[in-house]
Amino acid sequence: MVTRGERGVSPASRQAILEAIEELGYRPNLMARSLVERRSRILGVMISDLRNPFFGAVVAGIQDRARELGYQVLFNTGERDPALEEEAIESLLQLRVDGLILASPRVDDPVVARAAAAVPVVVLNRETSGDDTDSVTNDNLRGARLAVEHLVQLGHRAIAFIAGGAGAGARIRAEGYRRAMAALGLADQIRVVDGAHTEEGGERGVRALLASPPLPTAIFASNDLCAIGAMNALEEAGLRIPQDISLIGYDNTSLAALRHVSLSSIHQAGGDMGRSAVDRLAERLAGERTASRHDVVTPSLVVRSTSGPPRGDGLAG
Amino acid sequence: MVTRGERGVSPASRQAILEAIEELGYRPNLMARSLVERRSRILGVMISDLRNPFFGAVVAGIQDRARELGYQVLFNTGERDPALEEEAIESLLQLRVDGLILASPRVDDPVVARAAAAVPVVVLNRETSGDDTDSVTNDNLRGARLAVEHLVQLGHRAIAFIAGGAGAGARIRAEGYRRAMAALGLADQIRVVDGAHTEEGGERGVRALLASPPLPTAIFASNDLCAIGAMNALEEAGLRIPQDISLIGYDNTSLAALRHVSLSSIHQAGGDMGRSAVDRLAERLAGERTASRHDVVTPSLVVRSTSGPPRGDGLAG
DNA sequence: GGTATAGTTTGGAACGTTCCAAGAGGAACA
DNA sequence: TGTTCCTCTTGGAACGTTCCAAACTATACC
Repeated sequence: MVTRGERGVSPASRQAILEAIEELGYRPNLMARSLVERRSRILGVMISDLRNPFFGAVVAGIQDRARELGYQVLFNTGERDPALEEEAIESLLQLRVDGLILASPRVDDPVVARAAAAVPVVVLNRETSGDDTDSVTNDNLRGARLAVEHLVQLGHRAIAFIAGGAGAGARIRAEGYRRAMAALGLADQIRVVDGAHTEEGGERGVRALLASPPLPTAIFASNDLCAIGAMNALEEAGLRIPQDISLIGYDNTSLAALRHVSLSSIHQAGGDMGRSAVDRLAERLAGERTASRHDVVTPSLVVRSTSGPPRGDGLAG
Repeated sequence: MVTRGERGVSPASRQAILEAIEELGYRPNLMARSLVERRSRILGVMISDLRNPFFGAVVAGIQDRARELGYQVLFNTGERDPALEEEAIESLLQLRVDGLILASPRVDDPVVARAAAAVPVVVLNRETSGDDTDSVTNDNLRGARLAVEHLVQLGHRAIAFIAGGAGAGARIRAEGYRRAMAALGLADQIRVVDGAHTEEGGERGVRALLASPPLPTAIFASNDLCAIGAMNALEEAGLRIPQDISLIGYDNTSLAALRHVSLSSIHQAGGDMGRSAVDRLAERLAGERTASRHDVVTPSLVVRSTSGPPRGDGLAG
């Protein structure tokens, strides 16, 4: 009625109502409205890890685009725990969000499928098997190849990879690393150590590398946070970057761009991915599309100060 | 009824209902429930700036505590624009959140008061004039004094301050800087330049300092982001930190802790502040308290690598 | 003045819950 | 067998909206 600026109300009563609204401090109840309209204009977002600045960019993109389209955004986090993630998704669904964005979810496929049965779902940064959901991912294979090729061009051959555990895209990045190494004739140099998409994971990875020489001349870490952890551990061990060892991350977060970190990294546009996810949801909500769509954004290489030519090799032993 | 595990239902029909729920994929509608219960169990959070990692910690604390207490959290951001912030707050209110947390809001006091008329409001990181809201702040005066005292103890006298503009606590930090300088007999050394709580703001501040010599021997930046911007600009100008100039920030964000940034900073516990804010809201929602409460957390000094003794002074000119 | 016609107002029903009162069964007891 | 008491089930009202149909009120035209 009046609050929505509709026609079919006389100017006089519109005026009267507006005054009453003002006087009584009336505020429309969106829950009641959603109940009868059977849509909430709320988009739910489940973020697996809020501490990773990559998701900061994603969230900003989502917010931004959602605002433009007139949607509210409801965030929930899973703190990298599948059980909590599932809970978070269920809460969002019970709140009757119109659509769901899952940013790097770690829940099992059936959980995603169950959510998708209720509302449109866009999965960010994870390959999805089912075709009932849309996805926006980064070409992790290609990104990993870019990283390896960059290091090889600098002259490296002994390039190790610190894996990202259950992190988003981690498995594929590892696969990309392996393939790129093999394609460049370095299959015998492949070396993958355990890590995680956290600083701690990077530190752990480097400790593993230091524990069993020879030390590689370059390290490719599964994401920036992990790379920064690796940086810490390398420096602690008295190694200079990039003189003694080169390092490259993935995500090109704001962290990597800090002048004092200046980490070479693979750029993936988190903000754009967030915006795209909202667009995919909006299309489905408008009924413009029913077939699933899988967007793949192309990563690019950003060279900064942590990658350089390999050392002469006094350290190899 | 059954979904809430209540008594007063026979085991047989409970079983039958449970089966039907499973079969039909029934999911309770929280909007309908909220409508009749006249409470949503949702806490609204308005974050002024998502890009500042300090708020990452705050949000994590809020989420964490809210989950423990059985609340959902609905986030919205204002992107540091008062008009957008007001809009974000209004949306949250229309959604009938049970309580509202405003993290470093930039809206005018009347806007806060109007929100507080509808639901309990906790303001984070900003001094509030009205006594209809609770607040959780950091003792910015004391924090600023800690920073200044630390630099003075190192031997500095020419200590400049890069202001935080309209940022949270910025005005008070500037005041704290002034008072501490005066108290230490350095009133004639007080020097405040314009900046902002962003990297760009820090760069701007340093450019202003470089433009009108003599260069101070130390800089206190209004927050970490600002300090990092200052770091970038100083290094660009060929100055070494801390040999040529010392630098200290505020917030002790995860950024400052990065080994490669290693910024001395004033610690304020964002996570704890977030948790406290949720507790204040919960108290009011439980009707345990009606008088307003203003918590002040005590900041502490964290010394890292960006602060050291002043240069001999070949640069003073 | 009557009648069509548009514009406006009014009154339900519906959305999916919760909560309460009233009704329906049984078991225990005299 | 009837009474009482208890447990469980059933039925409605309410929450604050939207949407639709029906009733009302001017206005214009013949």
